[in-house]
Amino acid sequence: MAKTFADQLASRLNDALSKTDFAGELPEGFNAQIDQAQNRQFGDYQSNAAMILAKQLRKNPREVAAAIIEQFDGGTLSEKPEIAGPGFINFRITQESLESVLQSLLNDPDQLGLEKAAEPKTIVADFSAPNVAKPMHVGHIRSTIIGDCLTRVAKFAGHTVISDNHIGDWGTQFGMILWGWKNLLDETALETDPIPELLRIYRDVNAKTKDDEALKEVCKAELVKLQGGDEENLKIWERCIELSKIGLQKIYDRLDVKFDYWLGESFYNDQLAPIVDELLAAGIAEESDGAICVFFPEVEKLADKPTIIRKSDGGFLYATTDLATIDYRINELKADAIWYVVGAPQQLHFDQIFLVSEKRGQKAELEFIPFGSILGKDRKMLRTRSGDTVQLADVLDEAVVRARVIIDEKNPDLPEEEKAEIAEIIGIGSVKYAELSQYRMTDYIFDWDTMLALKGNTAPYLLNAYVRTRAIFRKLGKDFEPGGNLTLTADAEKDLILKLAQFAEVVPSVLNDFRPNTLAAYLYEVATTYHKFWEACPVLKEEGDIRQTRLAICELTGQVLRCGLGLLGIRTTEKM
RNA sequence: GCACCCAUAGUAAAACGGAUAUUACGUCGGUUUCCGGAACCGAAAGUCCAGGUUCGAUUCCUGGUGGGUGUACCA
Repeated sequence: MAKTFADQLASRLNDALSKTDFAGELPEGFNAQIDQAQNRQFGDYQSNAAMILAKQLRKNPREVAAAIIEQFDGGTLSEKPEIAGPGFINFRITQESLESVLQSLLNDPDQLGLEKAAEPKTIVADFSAPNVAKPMHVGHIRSTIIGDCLTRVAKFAGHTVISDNHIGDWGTQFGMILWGWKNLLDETALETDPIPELLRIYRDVNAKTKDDEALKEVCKAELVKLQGGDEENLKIWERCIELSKIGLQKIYDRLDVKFDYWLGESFYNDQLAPIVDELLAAGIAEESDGAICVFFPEVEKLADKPTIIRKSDGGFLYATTDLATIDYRINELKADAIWYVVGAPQQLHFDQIFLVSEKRGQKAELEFIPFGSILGKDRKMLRTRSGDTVQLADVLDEAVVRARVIIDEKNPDLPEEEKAEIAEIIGIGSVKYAELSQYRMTDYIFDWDTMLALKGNTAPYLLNAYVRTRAIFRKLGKDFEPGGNLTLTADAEKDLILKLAQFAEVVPSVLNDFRPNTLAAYLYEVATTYHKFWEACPVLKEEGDIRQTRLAICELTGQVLRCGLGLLGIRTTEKM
């Protein structure tokens, strides 16, 4: 598959630069960049190289641009570039190139022009990571959906990605749950629906301990017994994990999220003491006030922010577990990179953990991929403990119900089974799209109508564009068949093909800064451009090459939308 | 106290130094002899404040203001 338009233009632009009079005066390693034009009136692509160079060369930027253009050989790729404004160089892709890219993308249905990574990495993606014995609430949606999307994109780009659900199965909450299980458990409730019952226990005990110091101690003792290997407590614990996993799996199935591993905190229990010993022996950790800490005197901001890896009572903390987890991922899973899709409040913790890893000489690329908080109406973070949060399962149910209402209205004659399936796709897709289409650091206040919107820049808009591509072929009575002489006759066709060709430019950029919203925005533009094409260019009414060309465009649009939505984790439907 | 994140039309968001700041919801007004109108076309409305760097700043830097979060034995 050929390079993208941007790559080809950049290479030709740099060739041109090397032929100019001032080629010898360019800064060391200067590489001119090509960007997609922000405003189509200026062309398809643009470069600001002339303006950047003008200063160093002490020349007028427009003169620099003119000198570059003088040497620029667009070949069959682009028209003669134009100078505009303060010194932008604007490029327009030729019709010939657009026709040929349409053909070559149709010949490449698996990758749609995207080249696999030259140096594939093994990446462990750590996301979702709910605590067991509690249902997932809306707050878990961001990690789960963003992590899943990044996993899909990285795989598509050719990397090996191992998804690992690092569940919280060994926290202090088990002290309360154990006591609650023994004293407050309603067996029948547990039989019918275990997770809510476990949550009820947890909340009840949590409330009781608020003003009962003695009970707090009793719970602590239960936890110590568990950690000491007490048989009865271990049994209860195992049962809790088992029940919780079943409940969690239901949600993941609906979300179409898959994990290669579920290596929770408890998996690393045996590794904690050895790590502390190792760090002490290496002089990385030291004792302070009875606790074992790692200090970071070399980092000014962390001068008074040590991380504690063993408490003065001998217990370990989540920092210890995270260090053991890094070991396992590097040594056993052979990770070149580890991605943590975790809430922004944990920034400091991961800064510290990563520094410790560095001190230990570990080389893996550790990426903290934070996201903003979902807030309650009071503008404070949602907390499970307080008990007033919205459960994720309820959000998904409501999303599907709302989608169903519209399907009944728009398409009442579909069979019941199909309606249910489509409602699921649209409902879940809408929730995912709402999350992925905004910048991950943005905090937002949870709101049913925003999260479950079905109008505007939402999943149904994109799905409808896909459905339209399929409707054409349904009407035609057969699938797309290659052939004919592809010729473009309308601007709407050219706009759309350019957009489709940019799929291979956009997808890799998602991983530059871990921003699924760039892909979501791109797909929205594809859908908009297709809807405009639809208005301007009848397909089945035409004949010969024009009809064949437009069928090809519909086919390719469908493929890009299906593939792109797939990367977001959103399934497509033929009818809606 | 210190640190991190955020601040964009009435509302919710986008723009990882570029041209006239881009969308959606809502408001107002149009489009259907035509392949799915869950569509298309049009209008009004905006970058927290004060400096700085730059040919060019929503974007980078400094200082404010406002909100969120974290900060030695929870995860």
